[in-house]
Amino acid sequence: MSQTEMYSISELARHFEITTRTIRYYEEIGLLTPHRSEGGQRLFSKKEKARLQLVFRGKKYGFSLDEIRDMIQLFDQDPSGRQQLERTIQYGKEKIEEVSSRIEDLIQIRSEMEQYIVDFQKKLSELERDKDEYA
Amino acid sequence: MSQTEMYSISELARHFEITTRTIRYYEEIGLLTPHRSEGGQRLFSKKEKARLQLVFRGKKYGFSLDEIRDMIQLFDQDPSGRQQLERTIQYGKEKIEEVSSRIEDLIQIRSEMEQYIVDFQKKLSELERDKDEYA
DNA sequence: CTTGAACTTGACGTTAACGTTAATGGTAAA
DNA sequence: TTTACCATTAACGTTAACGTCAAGTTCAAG
Repeated sequence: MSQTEMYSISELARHFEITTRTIRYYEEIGLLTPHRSEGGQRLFSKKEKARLQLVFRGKKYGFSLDEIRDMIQLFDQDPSGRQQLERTIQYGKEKIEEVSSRIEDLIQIRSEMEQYIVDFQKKLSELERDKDEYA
Repeated sequence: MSQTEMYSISELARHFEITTRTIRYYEEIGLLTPHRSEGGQRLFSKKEKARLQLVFRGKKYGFSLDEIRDMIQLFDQDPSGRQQLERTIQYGKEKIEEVSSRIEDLIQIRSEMEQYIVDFQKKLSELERDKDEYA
């Protein structure tokens, strides 16, 4: 039991719809640390798969791979010392603040875009009204 | 009156804490279209300044300069024809959906991070408790 | 045991988003 | 008008995040 199923590099690539090159690159810069088979081929555990998932989410929302690595190391190393725990909590709270700030900005952007749409729709309905008056 | 105050390239750069190179680059790729002085030097109006602001907000949240240019052109050209208005509204709604989706994802990320923090804090307080038991 | 697909490590290529430098021209103050 | 600074274009340099290719290795199927 608990044979912790492993994925090959191409299985993982197919699953996330990326190339194997990307995965190797992520290993190069320290985002992943897969195990190896006897022959030296990469074997990815579920944990590595989850990491990769994290990377993609981070990427999609403006974080650089460097920042992502920091955050992954933060939440991945399972700190046990008291000092380490406190530092992690502190750093984590800061990161949460960053994310919150991004959320607020995006909400701001959205509401501005919505205002544009409202204005355009008003213009459009005025056009329709004018057309009717000629009829 | 209404002397529509103008900014030089370095004034603008200082204001946004970027280099003049960046501003010239943004003009190169069509994000800005400043006026020129007699001698050929760039003069930026308030409108251009506002555009730049938009660019930075877009950048900060994962949009490429290409996407940003599309969005700026969209909301900047003040469409007047009925067809054009309808297209703009349609495209705008799509963009709003994209932004909304990003917001939701970020909220998801945040709540996961918060969960980590909660767990770490629990661990920390257990450590404190154990320490007390020894006292 | 062979074959072919999948894998490995280099190493060089590419694109976006600027940085940097050079050679030159414009401008405001003394 | 000269000084000092700010501006211009053109061109080459840089970094992140991969793409692509070559030359060889491992693995699973028959």
